[in-house]
Amino acid sequence: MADPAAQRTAPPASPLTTGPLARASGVAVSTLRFYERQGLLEPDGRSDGGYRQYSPDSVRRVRFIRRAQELGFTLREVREVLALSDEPGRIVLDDVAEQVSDKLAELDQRIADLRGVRAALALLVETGPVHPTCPVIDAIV
Amino acid sequence: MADPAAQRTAPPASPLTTGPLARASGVAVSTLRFYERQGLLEPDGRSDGGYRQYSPDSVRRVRFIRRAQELGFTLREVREVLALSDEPGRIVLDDVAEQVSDKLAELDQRIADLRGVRAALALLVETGPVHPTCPVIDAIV
DNA sequence: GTCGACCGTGAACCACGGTGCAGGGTCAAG
DNA sequence: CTTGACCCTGCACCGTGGTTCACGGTCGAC
Ligand SMILES: [Zn+2]
Ligand SMILES: [Zn+2]
Ligand SMILES: [Zn+2]
Ligand SMILES: [Zn+2]
Repeated sequence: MADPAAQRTAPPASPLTTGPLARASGVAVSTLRFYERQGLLEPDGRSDGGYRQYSPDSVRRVRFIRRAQELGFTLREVREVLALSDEPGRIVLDDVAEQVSDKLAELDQRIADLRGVRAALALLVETGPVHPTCPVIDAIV
Repeated sequence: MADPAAQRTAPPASPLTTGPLARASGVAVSTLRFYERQGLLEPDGRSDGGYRQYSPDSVRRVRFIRRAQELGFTLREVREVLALSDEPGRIVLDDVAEQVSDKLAELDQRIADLRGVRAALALLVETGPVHPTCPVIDAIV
């Protein structure tokens, strides 16, 4: 508004280079390049000098990758899901839904297992030294 | 009872060699030797020819290792827990209890996270093609 | 005693998820 | 124009959890 000539178009939301993206998303620069090699993250472009340029959205994308990993997805799975969600126009949401349904069943199983162990271990801690033969194995197997 | 001279002592419950143990516990022979290198599983002895001899209990032990792995424990953790449960006499059950308590907190966190994702993904599947920008990322991040 | 199935060793190799490094170019402030 | 921070590439390396291989010894049945 003060200088119409200076800022004609909307601010391009300054593209990030590797360092800033790494700091903003909490991973190492080497990890960003690794993710790129793995087909998980592609820069929007390159500067004249060859510097990678990422959109601010990439921060979300990287955080998504990390979060999904924490939750037990492999990078291969993350890549597949991201590839689907990257599809332009004709969204293969049925595919996503199917994948997601599969994952739901897995998650249910995993949660049930963990709850079982949790219960067994909690009981072990409560009741104290019950050790006829092998307390831990009995609790988990 | 038919021939008291032939079977004097109680049947020694035939020690297993690698092949039978592997088949009984559902892992590869190479995995058994790998577990031995990692200090998770030691044969009770060796035959004159150098064959490993395992007690039938080893089947339980190997299955325990696999189960614990499935549940997200690393082999290092499994080794520590097994080492504690292997302690003869003076059982350091306090240590076990402490380890187990730590693991309980982790499990709770993990279960909560997974339940969160489960809920988000289930909603996504129910409501169908809601794709303003990126359905999957929103569901998980 | 000979045969095939089984077992031993050490060492190399694999996938996964990264990290580190050398050697060199880029960019912005001064 | 120089300086220093930053970035590029390729390649080697790491820990974890195993698998595969070459070469050789053992075991039980015949
Ligand atoms: Zn690329
Ligand atoms: Zn027991
Ligand atoms: Zn050993
Ligand atoms: Zn979105």
